[in-house]
Amino acid sequence: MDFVKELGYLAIASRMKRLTDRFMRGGSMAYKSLNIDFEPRWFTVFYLIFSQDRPLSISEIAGSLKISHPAVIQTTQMLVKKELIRSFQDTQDRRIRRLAMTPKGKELVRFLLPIWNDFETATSEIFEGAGVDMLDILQRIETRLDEEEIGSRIITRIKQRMYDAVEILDYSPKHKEHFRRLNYDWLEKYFEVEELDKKILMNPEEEIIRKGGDVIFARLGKDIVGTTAILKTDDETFEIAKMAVDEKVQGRQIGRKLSDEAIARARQRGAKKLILKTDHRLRAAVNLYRSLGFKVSKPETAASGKHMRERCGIQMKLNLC
Amino acid sequence: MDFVKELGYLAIASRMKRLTDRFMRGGSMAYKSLNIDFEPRWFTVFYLIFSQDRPLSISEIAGSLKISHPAVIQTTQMLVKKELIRSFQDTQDRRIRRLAMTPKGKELVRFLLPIWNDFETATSEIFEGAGVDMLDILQRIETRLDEEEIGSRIITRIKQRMYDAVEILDYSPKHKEHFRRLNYDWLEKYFEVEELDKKILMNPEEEIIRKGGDVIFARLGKDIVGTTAILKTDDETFEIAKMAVDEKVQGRQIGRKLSDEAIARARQRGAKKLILKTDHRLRAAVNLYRSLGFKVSKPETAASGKHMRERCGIQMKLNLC
DNA sequence: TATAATTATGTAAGTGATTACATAAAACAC
DNA sequence: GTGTTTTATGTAATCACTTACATAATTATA
Repeated sequence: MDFVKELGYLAIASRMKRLTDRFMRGGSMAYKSLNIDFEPRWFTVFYLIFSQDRPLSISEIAGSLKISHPAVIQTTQMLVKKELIRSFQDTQDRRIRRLAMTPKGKELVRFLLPIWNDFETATSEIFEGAGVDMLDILQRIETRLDEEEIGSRIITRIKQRMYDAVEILDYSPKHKEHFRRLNYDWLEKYFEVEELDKKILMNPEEEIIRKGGDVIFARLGKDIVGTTAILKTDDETFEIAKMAVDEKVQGRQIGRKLSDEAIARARQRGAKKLILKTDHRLRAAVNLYRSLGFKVSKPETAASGKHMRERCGIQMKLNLC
Repeated sequence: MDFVKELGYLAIASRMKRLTDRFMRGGSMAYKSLNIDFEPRWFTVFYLIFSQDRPLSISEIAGSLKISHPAVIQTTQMLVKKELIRSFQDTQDRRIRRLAMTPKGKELVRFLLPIWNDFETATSEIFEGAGVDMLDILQRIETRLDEEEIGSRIITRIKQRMYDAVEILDYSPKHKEHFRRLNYDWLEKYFEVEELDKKILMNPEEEIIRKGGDVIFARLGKDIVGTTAILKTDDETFEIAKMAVDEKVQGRQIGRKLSDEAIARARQRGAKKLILKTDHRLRAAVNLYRSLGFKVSKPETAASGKHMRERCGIQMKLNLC
């Protein structure tokens, strides 16, 4: 029974690791059984130093092999101890330590070259025997990963699934209390609930909807977990405000879905531009708005000055044309 | 510049390792950015425990995942600390510690299942996008390696190359001294040179060749590095004797090539069986002869008794019919 | 039914990498 | 030319394994 195999693509990294270890172990075994004092993991560093005409620095090696510089230091220390390479300070730049072959190292390379050739033949024989052009395959996979890293691909998928799970509800009087509750929760936590807030949050129908705005809710499963409003400023301008998401489910794309819906509804109502007020301390919110295309704009001193409070450090704007 | 890529199949293990690390890191990043307290390396153990109905033991897990049992112990200790699994002693066999999910663990699985599904989809998408059926490829490579491990394949090749590099020379008076020198070297080191040895080693022409035997040499590059003789015992029986290889080049398939040639020449001379005398302390020699088909036989007390000395603890025999 | 062999687990030490931080030298900016 | 930034290397701590060995419980065997 091989559970890792059964898991298929879910455990493909574990399986690839196992295979890689098998190759490394094979190389190590071959050196050992021929009584050669050499390890497969030294190969890339040693061969790189051998194959260049000029002495290389630590960071040149790390860069060429795409490994960390401490890894290079550890390997080269080993090779110096074995007297296969030697190190000396660069004459121009005294930070740099250069690494070059010793006669003993060159001697060993002469002996190992045909053996490395056998390594290569044996390896390519395995892949060719399996009907696999492994070099081409690795290249293609690496190219795909260069386009987008695996972590980012996964996160994209997870976020999409979370986004799809959020359901948008139209305003209805029976949800009115959630509008107040969700906004009170975060206002009380970060700032304070002011008179103007109270007036709007208690009477969304008169204060928002009758004035040409709208209020929407987000539902996750059975629970109302988020809300926002669009306020009509003038015929061409709407403001996104009173956005609130239940703290317990933050990060689940609820704010994004509410924002997308708010923008769509403002557009339907003929908005040419959208504004919103937030605070630079609310990093997640600012990043969300930025990712939707909002740009930070200077607050219009006359028109909105009277509304500016401590929590509205930033005003942002999105042109809808 | 990517030196590892340039090296092709020579550094394919390094390249595969780099790719594997990239996948692992991607998984880790995804968990982290979603603020989930879980590591990719726990996955196989955790999922195995989850997916079986009954509590598993350490060694069952190690066996299913083909990893060492200390690795399982370390991972499960971590999972126990996170309260995702719990462990208890088996009632039947008090050596066994069984591992089962906790409610918290089950809760986490419920949350992670769709995320793992995203992992799987994102991963398979990478391979499918690259036009690669990676599961099939890994299976094929693993099957090839099960037939013969990579280390063994490499060693086979190296030995064949070394074997081919050895050149067999017919006896000639100008090489006579090498026959003496090479045999004296090892006799003096391990045992002592006796009168009978001296007589034969000084006069191979009279003592061996005129009696229907033969002496051959092995040349590596410019140097004579090995020798052996076949002695005619009777019309049907020959003996391989005075085999010697320069200590500096032992392990380079010189003994094997000399033996192969000696067997061929005995066969040419009408031999039906071949015998040889060696010592069980000479492990490498005994293994070589055994691999050529020689079997240990009791020394014939009457015929060869007088030649038996301390260094001839084993007599071996090969039927040529 | 002692005794030996096997099995299950645990522990210690080693390996080969990493990240994070420290230090020194050089390059750059004003 | 003086202060800041960048670059090159070194060191420490950590991590995820491994191998080698130790111990305890069970099973097999004479």
